[in-house]
Amino acid sequence: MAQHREQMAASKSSASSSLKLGPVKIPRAAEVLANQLREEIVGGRLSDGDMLPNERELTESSGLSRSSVRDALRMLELEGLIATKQGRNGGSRVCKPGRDTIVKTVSLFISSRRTRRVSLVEARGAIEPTAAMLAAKHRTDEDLARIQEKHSAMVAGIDDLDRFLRGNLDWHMAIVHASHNDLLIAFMESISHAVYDVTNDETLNPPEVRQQVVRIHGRITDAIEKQDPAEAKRLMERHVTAYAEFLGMS
Amino acid sequence: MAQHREQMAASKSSASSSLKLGPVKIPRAAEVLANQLREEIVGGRLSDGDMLPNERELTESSGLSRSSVRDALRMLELEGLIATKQGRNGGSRVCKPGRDTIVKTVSLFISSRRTRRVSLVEARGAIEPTAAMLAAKHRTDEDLARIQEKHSAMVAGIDDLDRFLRGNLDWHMAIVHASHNDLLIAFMESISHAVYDVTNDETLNPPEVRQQVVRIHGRITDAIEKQDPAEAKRLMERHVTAYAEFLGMS
DNA sequence: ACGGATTAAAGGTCTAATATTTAGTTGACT
DNA sequence: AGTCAACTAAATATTAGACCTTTAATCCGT
Repeated sequence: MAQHREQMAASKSSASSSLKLGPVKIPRAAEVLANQLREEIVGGRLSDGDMLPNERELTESSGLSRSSVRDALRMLELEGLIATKQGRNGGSRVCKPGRDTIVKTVSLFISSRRTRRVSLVEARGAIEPTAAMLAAKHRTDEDLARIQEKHSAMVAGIDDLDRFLRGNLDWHMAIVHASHNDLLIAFMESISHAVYDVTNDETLNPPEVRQQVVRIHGRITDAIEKQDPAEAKRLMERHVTAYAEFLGMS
Repeated sequence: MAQHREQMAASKSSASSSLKLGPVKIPRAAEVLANQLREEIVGGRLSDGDMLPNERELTESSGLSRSSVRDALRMLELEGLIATKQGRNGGSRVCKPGRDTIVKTVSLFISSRRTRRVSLVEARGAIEPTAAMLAAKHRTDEDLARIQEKHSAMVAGIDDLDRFLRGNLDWHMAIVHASHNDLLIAFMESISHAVYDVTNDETLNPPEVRQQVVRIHGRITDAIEKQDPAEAKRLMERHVTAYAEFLGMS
């Protein structure tokens, strides 16, 4: 049964007019099924929390083998669209993809392309000023508390490179989170680790630079506290470009 | 054979000190293999263009079944780390993940979370001014030609909403490409389609707005031609925030 | 030297059995 | 009645092996 994929050699009646057709993409069985299911999900006919039919049912209704059905489910799982649980009452439950899906993808992109330090810093320079502005606009009191807490931690750890850099990272991420923009958060989470790795070096963080960093962080924190978007943005912009230039020289 | 996953009930000698251990993640066979192979790839022991052993060989050397081996390969394929070809001399070839991998992931994220229009516009507002600045800094002559070409197309199509919006999209993407920053390009490609969809509406693009848009696009194009990064950035910033405010009112 | 048939090597698919995990159910012992 | 252990059932996870399809190389006749 199941002789799928009949490509059908399109009889010789070739009206040889200038039809140009690109390379024909031949989908695999599992892909076809995955596409259908994905369509159901993003199309809204299956919503967050709903259960998919179990594998045997899908096998029957699709006419494919269980392996192909499973392949399809694995694809959706890797895309973060379903979560599959083993055992009685297990199965595949629809869920919304989280930021971690993006983070994984972008991290792979960065590490396997050996993205240059300058590119990372440029990307950060794009995201952070806007994030700071939005944070000043939309922060809650908890957001502010978190930012201040991370700032204090960094000040306290100024003599310990590890603690300093960790605090630095946390402070920046706290601000981005306070922007309440999921896309910016996801993008920043994606690159922050790489930025951290790439600046994790004593020579890139001499004491006088750390002093400088702490001082401007303090001013940015204040701007966010006072809910002054323009000032937060301006300062953050200066901060990241200053550090970028410092890196550019070394 | 192969009785993996013995969790081993940790004898009763529970030193009940306050050790807290999170939920134990039990990996699947395919995941373990995928992790190993991924490590080989990003670790550099397998580089771009190399062939992986074929499925039967991997089955032997890993001690897993062919299905599990194939599952692992599928994961890597979905991550964009390998490309698999059928047929004699086929197999799995290592490749660097492209921007399309990021685009797919982020697009799913956006559409399945029904990301709000304002968030999209905010994210764009973060990326584009920096991209314009970098474009002014690093553009080649071909980059410039492309930007000008897209601008002309947009001017020519100003009375046709479809052509106008398409030209708009193309012009913006041309600039981002001219930044020569793969991360920014990937991020922008990821959201541009969604931004396009969300602004594809006659009422959001009345004639007087189009005129305004064309005029400022022209000035930005000129700034990039003259390689004036600060000006390009300033204008682009004004452009996107102006449009954001216009959207905010409607 | 060309072009069609053959063949070999790879991935793609199907089937069916077995293993493992998990949640509910039952039942004996408090 | 309550509780914990053993059992059972329902689902996914894994294995095994056969067969199908695609693709490139090779052979061979013209």
